Amino acid sequence: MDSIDLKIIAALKKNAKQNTKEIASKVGLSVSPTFQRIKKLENQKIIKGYVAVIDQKKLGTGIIAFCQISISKHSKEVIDIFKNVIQDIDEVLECNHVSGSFDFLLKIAVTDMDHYHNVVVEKLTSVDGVLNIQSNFVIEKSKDEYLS
Amino acid sequence: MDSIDLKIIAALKKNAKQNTKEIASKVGLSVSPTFQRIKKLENQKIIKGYVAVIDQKKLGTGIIAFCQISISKHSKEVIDIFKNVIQDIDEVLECNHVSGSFDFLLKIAVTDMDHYHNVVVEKLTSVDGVLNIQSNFVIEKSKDEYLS
DNA sequence: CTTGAAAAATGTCCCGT
DNA sequence: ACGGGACATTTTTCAAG
Repeated sequence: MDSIDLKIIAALKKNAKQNTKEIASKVGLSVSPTFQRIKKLENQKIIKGYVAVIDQKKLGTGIIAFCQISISKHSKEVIDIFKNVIQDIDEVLECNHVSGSFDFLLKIAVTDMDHYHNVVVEKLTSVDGVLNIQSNFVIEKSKDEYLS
Repeated sequence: MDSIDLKIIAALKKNAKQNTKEIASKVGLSVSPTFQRIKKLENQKIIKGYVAVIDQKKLGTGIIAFCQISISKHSKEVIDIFKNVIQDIDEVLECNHVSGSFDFLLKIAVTDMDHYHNVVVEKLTSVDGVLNIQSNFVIEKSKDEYLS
């Protein structure tokens, strides 16, 4: 792992559909070693995979909300139940267990406020142990990078 | 845009390195129409691009924090200055202007607490108009999908 | 690491239905 | 729109300097 690997990662983080030749010229190597480095990064799972970036506004799910959720007990059971339920809620894009004044920070994509209401009231508040939900809606996203 | 397109999108959202044949079999079409649909989704910018997913823990930046930031004035100038400064802070992965009890929700990746302290104190609190920063650190991420 | 070659796999496009 | 098939490009492997 050196600066060339970091350049390869930076390039693929922006656009994964570049061919090896393009990446090679960006990092100042020829195709062969570039190819080998990419494969190595993939095998080491430093590059975990490749995904398509979807414009959810064009799919009608343009409203993004962050939900701060507090749970009643910090037992493994309550936490595991919550995490399991979350997996099957399509509207939840991201679920982070966090430290601080609340327990989970969720990122949710919905089409409109009825949809949002449905997700929060029907799907989230009904989960065992969920005490409190506080939401913030995204007005504008001004930076976005994907790391996982 | 029909249910087949949605299936294609779902497949590519999980793994963009599948070849057209694999996607075709998943959606129940042959290669040609599948290929044409993918190209159409790309041209319509419903698929905005393809990116590599990087395991930041293996790069040493394993600590993720969400920062709630309040600013002093909701004028266009203050907001624009803040957004501009953010673009050049590598540690900031995401910047959302949100409604609610604070103004911006940032997602930040750092290597350790010194690094975090440096980003918050040196880079964020010094920005004009920044009043208050409250942070929550991610203990565990249990779901993660990428939409933009 | 570089260059270059070659095979296999895939992407891409045209045409018939 | 779909499907088949031909052709172009890339990926992947490999050898020699």
